[in-house]
Amino acid sequence: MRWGRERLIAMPEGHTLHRLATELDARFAGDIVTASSPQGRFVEGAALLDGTTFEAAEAYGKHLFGHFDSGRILHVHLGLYGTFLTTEAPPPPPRGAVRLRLTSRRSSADLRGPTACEVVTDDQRLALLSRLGPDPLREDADPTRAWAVVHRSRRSLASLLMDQSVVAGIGNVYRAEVLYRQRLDPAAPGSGLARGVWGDLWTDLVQLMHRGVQEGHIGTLRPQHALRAREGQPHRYVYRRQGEPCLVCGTRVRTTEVEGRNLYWCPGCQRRSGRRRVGQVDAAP
DNA sequence: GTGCCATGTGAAA
DNA sequence: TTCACCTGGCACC
Repeated sequence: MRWGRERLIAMPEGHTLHRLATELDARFAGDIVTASSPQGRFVEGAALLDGTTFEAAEAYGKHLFGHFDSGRILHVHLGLYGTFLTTEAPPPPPRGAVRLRLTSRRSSADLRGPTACEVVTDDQRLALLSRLGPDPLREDADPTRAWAVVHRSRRSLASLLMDQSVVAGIGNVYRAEVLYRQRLDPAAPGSGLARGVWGDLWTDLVQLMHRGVQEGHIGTLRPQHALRAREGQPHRYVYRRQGEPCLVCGTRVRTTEVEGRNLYWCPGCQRRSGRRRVGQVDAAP
């Protein structure tokens, strides 16, 4: 990946955080940084990091960790509004509510609007990670850990996929899009899912989210459908397309509120309960 | 220019 | 269950 001179990283689902970790590594790893909190809400934390060497960034789900040679760890969660704006050094005077500014001899990064920005110990980091399910973007992810929860649960697939303790890093966009791509009924219970269907869903998530990291945005259309997307529209099947015709079957895309969030789905295409794979024939009784 | 909605989470009530 | 976080994009005037 190549980084431009100035880069805004927002839209925080898991792919965003992994992309951010890669960029922070490229810009800061091995360098002494100055840390400050122009906004004033992270003055003490910034003082703990100031003047130490940034060793490596790590993403897990929607969480970002910055490891420093002092052993201190910066934990950031962007939440809904959080952004990182990175530039080459020296940075311009801070604009807006900059919670944290990191500057090295090469680069600078401004963090705004995060849900979490704190300095933690490794024990605290591990405690946090222990509450997360496997992250499809990590090599060490174990999808059977998620399956163990899903196949015993009566909760809907839509609800399970948004639960960070089941799968880490999925947000409302990936949830809607992967359920669509697998033609799964969002209301179907986890307990009805066949192991092979879960495997297919997981494989699709891994591929989609890697694509998101590479491209820097969430695009989910298969090549054969990409030409049907309206010009200038994001390349997605259902997310934020309510009322518009499905690109595949023409049925109007619907929204349903699930736990306070809008779920986007196509009633025409998404009819599978997931009891068996697409095309798989019922076994003889 | 104004106002609304949104990718998420956790604290307060 | 509701609100705070406090930003960016976009529709609308």
